[in-house]
Amino acid sequence: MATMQDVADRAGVTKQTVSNVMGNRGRVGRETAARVRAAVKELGYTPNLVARSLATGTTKTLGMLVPTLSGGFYSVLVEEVEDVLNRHGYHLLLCTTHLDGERARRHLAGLSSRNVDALLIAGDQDLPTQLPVLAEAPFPVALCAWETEAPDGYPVVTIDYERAGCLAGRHLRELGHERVAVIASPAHGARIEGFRRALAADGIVLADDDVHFAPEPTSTGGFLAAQAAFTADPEVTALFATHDILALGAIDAAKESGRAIPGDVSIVGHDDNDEASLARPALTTVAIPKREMARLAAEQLLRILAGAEEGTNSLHLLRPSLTVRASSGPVRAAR
Amino acid sequence: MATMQDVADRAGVTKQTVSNVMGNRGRVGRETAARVRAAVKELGYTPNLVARSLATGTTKTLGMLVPTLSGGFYSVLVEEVEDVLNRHGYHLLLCTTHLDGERARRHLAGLSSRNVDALLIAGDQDLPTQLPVLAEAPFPVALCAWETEAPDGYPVVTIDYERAGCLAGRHLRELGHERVAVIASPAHGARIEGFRRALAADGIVLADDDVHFAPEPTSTGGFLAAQAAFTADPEVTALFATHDILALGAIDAAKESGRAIPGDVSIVGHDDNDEASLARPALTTVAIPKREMARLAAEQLLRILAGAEEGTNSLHLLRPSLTVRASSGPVRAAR
DNA sequence: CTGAAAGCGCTTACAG
DNA sequence: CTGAAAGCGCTTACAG
Repeated sequence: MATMQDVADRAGVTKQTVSNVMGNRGRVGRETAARVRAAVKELGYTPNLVARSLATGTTKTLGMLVPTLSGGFYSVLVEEVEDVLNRHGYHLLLCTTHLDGERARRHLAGLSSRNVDALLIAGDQDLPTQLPVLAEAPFPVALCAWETEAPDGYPVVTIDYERAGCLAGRHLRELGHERVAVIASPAHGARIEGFRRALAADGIVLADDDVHFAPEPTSTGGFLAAQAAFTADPEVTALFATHDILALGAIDAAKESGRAIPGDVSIVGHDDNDEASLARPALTTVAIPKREMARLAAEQLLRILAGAEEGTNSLHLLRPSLTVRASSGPVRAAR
Repeated sequence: MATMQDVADRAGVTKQTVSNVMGNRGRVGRETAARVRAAVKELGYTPNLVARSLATGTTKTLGMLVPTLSGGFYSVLVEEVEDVLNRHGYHLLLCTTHLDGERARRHLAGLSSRNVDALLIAGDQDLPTQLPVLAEAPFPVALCAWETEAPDGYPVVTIDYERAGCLAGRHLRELGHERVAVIASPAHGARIEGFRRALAADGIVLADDDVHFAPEPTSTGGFLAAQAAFTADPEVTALFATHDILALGAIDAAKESGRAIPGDVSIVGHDDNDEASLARPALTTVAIPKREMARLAAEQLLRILAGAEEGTNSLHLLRPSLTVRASSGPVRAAR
């Protein structure tokens, strides 16, 4: 590989001048610059970014930590972030944790040793115990898709999850549902709370017993939780699943128990991942602006790197919206 | 951040000795090593990998190029590769192309400037024109999920796609189907060819007109292509979709036209992505060992880097298998 | 406008 | 077993 010195030799200048030409920096004579550019082209010179990084302390690389790429949620966030970075000449160092705290810690150390310029963490399930470590990170860190209370000191771009739950609850109330239950993942406290609040506003009490946790975040998990819900209250007329994939399992459970959807039971999901529109009946779900969230978080980090923003400790809450499809409908007349 | 020199000063040795201790390299006295390790711990020293990279020419980073992360295919490959890398102390620089050749070219240049140790390219739809550029890459390159003829000079780990098509064809033949059609993406020539061959073995001719290309690789695309198939031959009893997501659209089209699945028409997909088992009826599909493919490709690259293997120009073909679910069944009696 | 020097933080022979 | 020197390929002040 040609080096900057090679280019300098060929152009009859010093490598410092080559550096200036490459960076459009320092004033370089037109004629000299042209000679340098010619040499660059002839030699097929391309700067060694590792060397530049060592000299500048900047790598034009952003790290991103996600729990997983399976399912239609985090993979979309990653895709969007990579798009933003690509537009700005940055690259993406992607790390998955599989909810393994030790693995997250290792990744943090690795990213730090590799001098990433910034880190974006998606999802709040990863770092229960890693926050202290994070605080010492020598680069800016932003958080997104954060449902629990956001820790202090970081820019956070996330969804108003409580409002999301609210939208689901309000929707079901407007359809006249009063016997409702929730199929949930444990981490989805805010959604559940919002849902509960929306019902409470109409005097409906969602008891703790009406929340059925799925044993795993899969359609099977949703299936089992829905069965539990049907057992607990055979007259239930609506189910809110805090996760689309759980809703898919709930649809199966409803069908298997002979319930028509939405005739006998309405089902509402959350996220509006691809699965939601592919379900049959197509799933009514709370849509959250995934891509926008990812984009905003990445752009904020980039602005901080550009020195255009301080950005510590901001909280940007994005609003969810309801996507009504075929799985929800008016409550059936009492039998 | 503490530097190696800081550690050396504190331990009363030279930084070269610290380097040796960190790398378990060179013979260092027990007592000296202990002092160094103590200093490392006290200072919270962590080596600067960028500096190390400049000195060694190795970055412990692997680049991966994929068309997209949407859908259940490439995201799984990426996840698996990251797992492998994580086990070996490597990191993943992830690039998506969105089938944009210019973007692929830029990424190639960026990865090369960043001195990734190796590159894994998934999918053959990206680099129609970039292969010459690739040939000059200063690092080993491996290919996976390659359906068209694999270019010479690279290790390739892929699926026997023709056999995959064969399995679908044979399955439908065994169920007695003779009027069949294909719903396809243009890039899936091998699958189609295999399917055709399997039918031909039983004397059934799949004409070019029996292959209906989807206008886009989505369930809507599959829906439209399936409609075209039903129009072209209302008596068709089986559909092979070269892509699960197309099959989902085909299921909708069948239902909408009043056809029962599999009573009136059987539908077989390809890939066995998550969507397949979530479909209703659950989709019979050709399962391909995605994770194994990704793992093998990544491991081969790692072996090449370790000098344990030459590895240029090998072709590793993985065998698909058929996953029978509810969307396929015996041909109905002729009306 | 251009060049000489020092430095980024490591590793790699090579002496002792 | 340990140290002094040179070098990886850039950039950053600083002179001229």
